[in-house]
Amino acid sequence: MTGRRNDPQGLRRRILDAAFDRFVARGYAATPLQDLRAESGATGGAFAHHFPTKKALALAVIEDRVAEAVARAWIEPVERAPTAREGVALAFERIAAGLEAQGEVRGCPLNTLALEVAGQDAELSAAAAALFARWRGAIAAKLRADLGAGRLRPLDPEAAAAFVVAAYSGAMAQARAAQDPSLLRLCAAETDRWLAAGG
Amino acid sequence: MTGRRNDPQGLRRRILDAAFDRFVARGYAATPLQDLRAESGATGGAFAHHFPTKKALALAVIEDRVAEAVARAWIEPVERAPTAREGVALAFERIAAGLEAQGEVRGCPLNTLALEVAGQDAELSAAAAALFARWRGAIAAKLRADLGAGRLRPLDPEAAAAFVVAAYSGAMAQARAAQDPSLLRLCAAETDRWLAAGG
DNA sequence: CTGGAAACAGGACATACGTCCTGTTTCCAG
DNA sequence: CTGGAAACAGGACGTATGTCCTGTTTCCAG
Repeated sequence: MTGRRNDPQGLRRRILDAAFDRFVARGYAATPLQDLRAESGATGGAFAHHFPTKKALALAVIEDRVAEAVARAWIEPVERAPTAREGVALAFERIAAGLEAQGEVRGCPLNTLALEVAGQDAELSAAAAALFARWRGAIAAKLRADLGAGRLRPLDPEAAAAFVVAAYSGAMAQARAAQDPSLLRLCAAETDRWLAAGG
Repeated sequence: MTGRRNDPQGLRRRILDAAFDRFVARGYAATPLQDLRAESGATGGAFAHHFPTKKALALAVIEDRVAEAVARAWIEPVERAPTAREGVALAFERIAAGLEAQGEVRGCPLNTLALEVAGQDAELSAAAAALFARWRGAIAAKLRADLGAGRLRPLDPEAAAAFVVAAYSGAMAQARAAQDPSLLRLCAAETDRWLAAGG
């Protein structure tokens, strides 16, 4: 007797949006599904239909939303930039500007979720590890291209890519704890200096 | 009618040991107090007497155990080393060797707890931020001493200290997600190369 | 010796949480 | 038109969890 409309894709999207937001902001274990139901407007039955368990939801959040966040913030800028150094600098710059624009410092979604999930579930941990690897892979590929074109001092692309990801993730962790975006700026500058050295 | 002995310090220590272990391994929110009671041998009454709330326990874990872990693993090696570069290399080396000795890769306790707690409670987050600051401060002080003695290329000690902490924290996050200690080795080598550059 | 505070025992209690179940509505293939 | 699967509604159910409460024991100051 009502004008209900089935919108499975839309509801799934709203649930994932709410879950991504809360999981990153408050944590996976600390977020009750009830909050996500309220925020996404999903009833218990609809929620369970799309995500039978909380773990299934977390997996979808990692593989859909977190993967997309890493791609937009890091992989695309790096791949489109003329050099790895410029791509890394651009990614840092955009994120730092975003932090300064809004009041609070949210952490790197992947780092935040990966660390919490690592000790709880092997499958979720593997999904996070795969995203880290893809992230490193994009940077390493760009570094290899720079090396081949003679635009870069000799270095191990894999190690350097891991180092860039580490510097960023660790800088965001400190910036979030202190709620101070300037720590990200400092580490961005040092990363650039390190990439430029001897080049 | 029993040989019970009051041992407040000992019981407190056992509770903190168990809490530190579980909080770092499985997370703060995901660890039920019942597990800690069982592991420490504390009854409900004794547990509540020492730590009225879970948050009070977390605060004590951060300020007692996590602070001590950071001091032993990083602050002491850096302060005692002849130069900051050697201190940083020693800290990396010891931790990497420890990871390779045992099968599993546990994350950096401070980084793990700080990221989870950041979105849940301001007081806990501030305690974690204070530890990060103390950690950076020790490295920055050593770098300043090196600069004063002309043993180091010109750099900003605060920025460089934040960069070292970031590189380590981020490397451990990746190593934990992938359960692969080699990522820590790679980042340790790059950190050393960066510190040595131009020196 | 003794009183009182600290330390500990053991469990109750309310609630919050994830999951599941039954029934209803929407939607599209045939 | 229609049957059936998918999508959704609404809530029950069992359990896990943090906190609190009452009573008992230990320990030391006075």
